[in-house]
Amino acid sequence: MEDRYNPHQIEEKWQRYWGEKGLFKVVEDPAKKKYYILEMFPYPSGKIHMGHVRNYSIGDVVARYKMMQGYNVLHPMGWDAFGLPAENAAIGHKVHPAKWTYDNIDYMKRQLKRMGFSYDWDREIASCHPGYYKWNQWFFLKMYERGLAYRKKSFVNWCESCKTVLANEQVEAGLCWRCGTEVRQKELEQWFLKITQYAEELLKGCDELSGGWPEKVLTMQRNWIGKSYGAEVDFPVADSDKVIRVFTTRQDTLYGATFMSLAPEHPFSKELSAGTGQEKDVLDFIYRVSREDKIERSAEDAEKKGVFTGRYAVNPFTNDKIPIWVANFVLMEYGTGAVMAVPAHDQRDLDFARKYSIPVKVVIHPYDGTLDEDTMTEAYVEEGYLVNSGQFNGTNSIEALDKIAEYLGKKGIGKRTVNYRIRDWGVSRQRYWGTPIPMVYCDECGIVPVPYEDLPVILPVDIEFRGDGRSPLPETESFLFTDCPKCNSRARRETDTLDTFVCSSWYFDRYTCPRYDKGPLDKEAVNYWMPVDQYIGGIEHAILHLLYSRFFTMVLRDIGLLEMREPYNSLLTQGMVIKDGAKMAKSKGNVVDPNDIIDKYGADTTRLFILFTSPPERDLDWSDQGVEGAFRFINRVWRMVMGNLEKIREIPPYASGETISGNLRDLRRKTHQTIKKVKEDIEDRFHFNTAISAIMELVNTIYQFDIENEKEYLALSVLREAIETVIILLSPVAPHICEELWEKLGGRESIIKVPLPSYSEEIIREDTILIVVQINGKLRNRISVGASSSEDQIKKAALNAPRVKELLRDNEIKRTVYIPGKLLNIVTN
RNA sequence: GCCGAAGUGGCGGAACUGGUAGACGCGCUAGGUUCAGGACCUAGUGAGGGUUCCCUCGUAGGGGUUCGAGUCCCCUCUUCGGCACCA
Repeated sequence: MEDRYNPHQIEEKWQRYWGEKGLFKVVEDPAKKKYYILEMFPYPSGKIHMGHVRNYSIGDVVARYKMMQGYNVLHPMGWDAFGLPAENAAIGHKVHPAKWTYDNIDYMKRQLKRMGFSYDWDREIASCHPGYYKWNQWFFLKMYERGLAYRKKSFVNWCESCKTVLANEQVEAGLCWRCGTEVRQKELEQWFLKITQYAEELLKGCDELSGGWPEKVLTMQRNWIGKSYGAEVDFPVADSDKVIRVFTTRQDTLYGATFMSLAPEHPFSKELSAGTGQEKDVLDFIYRVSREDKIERSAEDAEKKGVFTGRYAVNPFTNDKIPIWVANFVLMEYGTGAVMAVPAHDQRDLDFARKYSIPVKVVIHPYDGTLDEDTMTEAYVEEGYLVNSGQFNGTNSIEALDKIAEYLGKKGIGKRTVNYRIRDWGVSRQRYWGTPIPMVYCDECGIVPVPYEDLPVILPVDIEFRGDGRSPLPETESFLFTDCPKCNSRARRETDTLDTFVCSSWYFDRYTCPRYDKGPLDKEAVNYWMPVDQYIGGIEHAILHLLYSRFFTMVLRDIGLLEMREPYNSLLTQGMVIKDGAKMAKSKGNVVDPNDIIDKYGADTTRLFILFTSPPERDLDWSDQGVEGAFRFINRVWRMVMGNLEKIREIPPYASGETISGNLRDLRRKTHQTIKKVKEDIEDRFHFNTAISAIMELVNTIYQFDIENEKEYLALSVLREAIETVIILLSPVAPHICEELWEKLGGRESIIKVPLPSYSEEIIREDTILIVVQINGKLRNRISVGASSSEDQIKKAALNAPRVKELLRDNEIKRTVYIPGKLLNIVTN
């Protein structure tokens, strides 16, 4: 018999067993309660890192725990397989992105299997497979039909040298990350998905998710959606029939608008200045601003700059002529791209007014103190009452918001409105390794969608790669040219590909029916499994992925494919893996390779360490000594079983009936306390660290259990119950060693099939309880009393204790506070 | 600047609704075992005083509520995260 713990032999054995038995394969079973546990699928970058190991270890414990509770558990895994690094590999190492990606998938899959994760690999998906991305295209067409996918011009980061669009993250200090060329803003035609149409529902949904999702994430999403209440107001342009519409949240300050600011991109900026003598200055200004990238332009200390257009608008309330300026800080994308400027009550406007000597007019008066419009340097933004505001003088500024909004409507010069910060989702990418956008451009018919029956538009694989990072698609004639689906004349395909966030917006749905080919989703399967009961992943996706996938879910529901409104019932965002005070990163040289840890200690130790060291939502500080400690504990469990194996192999666990007392009863109590603690820690809080420490305590207690004097059957059965409990409770965390020990104890089938033990409050109850005695809130004594003692009995016992007597002596007892079963506080002053 | 989270031994972290602060683990110390080392087993381990036992202090700092505060309230400091000209 193998006496020493040999993790590699054991782990290989059980991984093979699980695979051969197909233990983690699931099918829909309406008779069973379903549980869908999902971890964010990885990008196949080459190797699994510790962040993955942590994410998937957490998920695996939950999955196995739920399986042992008898749920029908869906626990899938797949690959977020499109993306830029694959293209860089093609350029750098002359490997085709497809080969690079699939090789990485093979390798990483082997790594995940070595960790012993309980995935149903039959449901594996890779988003770069035509069988998957075909449905990205299908959804795109559906959205196009519904007006949810549309094309418009927009400004993007453009690198002239690489001739490509860059994502914001790829612009470093205003320079292209790859070649160092200065990035500039370029206006390009791009495809957008109309997420703004769902802004209100996405926002409302945040309230429903509250409780299941971390508040932090919901707050970030709410801020991102950025709903604000205000009004639209029309300002006529003087000596013209043009009207400038502004959005404001401060219609109460309308009388104080002394100028107007337009975004440089606003069409009126050029138009109004034409022929005014200011034209050249305005054009120069617009050009200069356009050369700055977004990051630079929105930097914290960016100077507020502007130029006068030479024209005036009319304040509809005062009929004053106010100058129209173009200002660099006004954003075309927000509101209407035009702002009424109230310098007395907005800091930006005040800075701007002072710089260009524009008048300041106070219209909100503080309830205490005064403002001097000639000298003030800080805008007054608090509540006050209205002055210089005609019929509204004296009105409280908060009340005025409503009254003025109403008045605007009545006068027909504006209306109450809400505005959202969120913009439509730009999904065009000038890249090769992505989902081709299924659109065709025909000189005769214009933009024509590819018919559904022609999907998928296959991404050509036999292709020549350029060295400069540009997508090869526009130069691949076999792909580029096609026949117009409408008129059959020669047409060009769209050569942009879809943002990879499209893939991750519905992959969880596809896991429920990964090979279904009659449509994107098998309604029966998807509505059996969805929504995801527990989603686990990094906080870095708090906004983009988690918002996009909520949006997709709503659209798919409206198409009729889904029944639920939200994809993830409950979300756990796990912390980062830290070493030496910094996130593990190649550049910091503090990376720990999971392979090395598994080689040295095995998967069970790796999992145990990661789960024991911190609660999941916190950052995890890597410690080599901590791993040693985890390994030591695993060995301790091994020896605990092996050392007692001879004695207890043929003994069944204690089944109540015979009365037990003394250390037998103590051990049994500890066993049941542990079951309760582990159950609560895992089910209520996902605090695996405290659950594991409770199991450690039980192991310590078993080691102290003096078996030499307890040779009789009863003692051994109690010991057997305790040892079985350790193995069963530990098995979701360290499944391999627990399977092995379970088998040695005589288990006939996988421990995953063994139901979790239940506890009895009766057994947990202590015979005697420890009461803390305080005098005036200070701990002075501890007394041990029978568990059924009354308050009076306890009080008497406490007052009779010599120590308490001595301390109290002549002091008068004013009152006592008794917390049942815990504490007695004697108050004397 | 705004919003949010956090701050507990030498270290990672416990303490769930206010009720024994420091569970569990790491590290360290001592004893046992061993030819020795390692491993293992047992015990101790917040600080200071007193050395069966007990006292004082102690959860970033200061105030408050309470019989009682790591936990609740107010102020300050530090760290981390998010947003950052959003009209």
